[in-house]
Amino acid sequence: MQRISGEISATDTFASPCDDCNIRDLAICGALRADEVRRLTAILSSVELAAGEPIVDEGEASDFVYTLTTGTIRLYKLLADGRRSVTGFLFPGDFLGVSHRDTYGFSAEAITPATLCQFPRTKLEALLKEIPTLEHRLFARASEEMSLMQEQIVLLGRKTAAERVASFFRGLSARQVKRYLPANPVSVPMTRTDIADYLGLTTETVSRTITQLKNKNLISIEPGSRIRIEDEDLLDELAEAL
Amino acid sequence: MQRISGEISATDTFASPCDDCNIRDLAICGALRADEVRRLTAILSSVELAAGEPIVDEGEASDFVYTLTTGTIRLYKLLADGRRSVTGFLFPGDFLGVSHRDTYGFSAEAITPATLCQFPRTKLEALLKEIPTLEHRLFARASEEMSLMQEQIVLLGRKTAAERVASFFRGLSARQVKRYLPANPVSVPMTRTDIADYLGLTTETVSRTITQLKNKNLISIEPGSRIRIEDEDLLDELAEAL
DNA sequence: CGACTCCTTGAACACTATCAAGACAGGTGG
DNA sequence: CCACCTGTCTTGATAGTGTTCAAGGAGTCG
Repeated sequence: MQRISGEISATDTFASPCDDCNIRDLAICGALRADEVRRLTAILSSVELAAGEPIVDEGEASDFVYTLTTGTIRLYKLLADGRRSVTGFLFPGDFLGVSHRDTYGFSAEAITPATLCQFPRTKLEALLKEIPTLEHRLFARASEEMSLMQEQIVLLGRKTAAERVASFFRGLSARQVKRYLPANPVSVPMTRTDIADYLGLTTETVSRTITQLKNKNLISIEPGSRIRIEDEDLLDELAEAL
Repeated sequence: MQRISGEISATDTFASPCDDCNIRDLAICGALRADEVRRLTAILSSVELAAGEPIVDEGEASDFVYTLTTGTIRLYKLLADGRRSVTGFLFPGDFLGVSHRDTYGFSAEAITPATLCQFPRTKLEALLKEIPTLEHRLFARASEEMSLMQEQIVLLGRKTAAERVASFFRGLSARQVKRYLPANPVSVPMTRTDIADYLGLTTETVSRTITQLKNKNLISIEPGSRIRIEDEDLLDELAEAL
């Protein structure tokens, strides 16, 4: 089911790079020269996934780096007895597998149908050496991600169930804003179980907590897996415990 | 009490850089040319801290990047009501404040007396632009750190108290090995409260759990804040749940 | 419309937190 | 050198938040 198109040939014009991947929209390309963008375009191919399909497996050789174009992806790690920890969700524009390790440190699956750009690691790394700006930008992205991971560590280590769920919706909303989408009807494509494994809770507790937030009129449920933040201030207060 | 020596002048010989910071030992310097090491040395100064002293505060302008030379440091974030989450511990060779954000995302305090190398961020960033190898190495370090953070997320999200404590000691031991120290008598300079805030538990639970591990003869306590791993296999099994 | 998965709700339980107090250092000063 | 003092650590009893087990309801897709 995983459809990989042939490598997209570098186009002659700066104006029309990879259609599927829309590489010029990627934040990393901001300050690149036309020929640099062309070289980046030359090494990528496009991958399409159905909902639920795996992309990478923990421990597998990290031969590719990806950027997500459309859809949502979950990253997770498993314990031996099957306990799952969702370490993050990816949205369009996010990177997957950028690391200096030779195996992936987590597994990734598509939550919704998804489209990705695939870069062979060796070729990308060769390019990084020639275009330091590119590595600088990837590093900047990694720094942001590390900030988010630290927030998540605080959430998992010290927040209550209600605070976790509130933080979660607040975070989803903030990420929509970063993608120039409206802050408020928050799209929640992942299941309660995904959310639970992300927040260190059980499905039941997530469900109960959402009900509570609903009853307090902090949020409301809208059709199409969306939730609306009804009282942003109160939700923020609950999320941050500030 | 924070003693900052004047900037160490670049030495003429490759053989004698900053005495306090021993910069050539830093992993980042591995593939640098002599003149590059000299330029790095030229911008650093040395900082000494007493036990308990703060180094950086969350939210503060991130004007400096540090590397730890001697001692142990705790990184933490606070919630509004005082709940604390220790996001990590630093040991000699580790970096502090490497990020592309303009404020620190966490606070840092010395656990033991400590010595650090201080790099002014602006100067370091200028140097990074000129020496891409350096940025590459910092990025590689950041990647390792991200792996550790993901492990910590699994720990906080899905492991039991016993598994957390076992993982903690296992981790401390592994970090000693990375620093070319013996794996086994594990030095534990941090308090039970530090450990608790790091593992998402309370002091009491950490204490009780350590007692249990001791009673099961998985570990034993040695004088001088050291613990000895008596049964590495069983401890690993418990830690990883593998 | 039926089968599936996902979600919600209920009741009992368990793990860890909380509250409380005593034990054990480690450092200081007499 | 010893007694004291303070902070840290350990241990006990109780309570609470979230889990577990169980079942019914809602939404979705053939």
